[in-house]
Amino acid sequence: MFMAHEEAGLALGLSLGSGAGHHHHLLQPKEAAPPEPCLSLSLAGAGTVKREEEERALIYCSAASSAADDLVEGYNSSGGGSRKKLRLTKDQTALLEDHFKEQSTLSHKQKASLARQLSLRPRQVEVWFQNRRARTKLKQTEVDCELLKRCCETLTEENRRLHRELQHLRALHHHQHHHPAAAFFIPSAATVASVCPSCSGAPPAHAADRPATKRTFFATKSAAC
DNA sequence: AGACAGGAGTGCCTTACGTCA
DNA sequence: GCTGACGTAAGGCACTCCTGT
Repeated sequence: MFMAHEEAGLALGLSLGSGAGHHHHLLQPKEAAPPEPCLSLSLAGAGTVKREEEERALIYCSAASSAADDLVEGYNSSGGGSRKKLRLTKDQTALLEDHFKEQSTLSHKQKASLARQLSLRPRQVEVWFQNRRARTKLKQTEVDCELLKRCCETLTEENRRLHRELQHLRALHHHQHHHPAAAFFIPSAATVASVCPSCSGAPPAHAADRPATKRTFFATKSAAC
């Protein structure tokens, strides 16, 4: 990769802007992180659209981040050790929510644009979306859990009922064995269609696509009753 | 003081892409 | 030219910390 860039005579650009960069801020120790000087080493011309967007985002960050930081007052850059927690305004949150409703992930372009509108750093928009996705998923998991619990209760009750019915049938069979003239037992509608429709089918196809990792386990599990 | 909400940091995984043998 | 192994970058997610309410 590096060699390709060198061969093509591409410039090694030092751009300011962690906002659009990855979140591995190895150059920023925890204590020093707050001001986010947007320092990232960027290889210009990686040759993809995404890269171009990244570049634009970096350019935006380099040009406006300091002003944005001032506006946002997210952190005290004086290096006092303790960082100030950013509180998004209602308007900022509303706009973010609006975008999240439409799309839970952002392209670089969208991220940069949204950051500009909100006077935030792209990184902050990115983090907000990450947290939003995580917390939405958590809520959904709780809902699914509740659903599964109820499904389990229903099935347990159904199981009990079927056991009773089985006992009844056995008794009847025993009775018929000794009294052949007895009428045939006609199963009730409930007996015929007593299987939970969600449980009767095969597991979802995607479940077998790959081994259930820690991450996919819950998603796979909650997909079916 | 403790619970909670939510912004942010970090490590790992996956994917895409380029290079090389 | 094709292919598989390998390296790197980037994005997402899970987990966690920490601060303000």
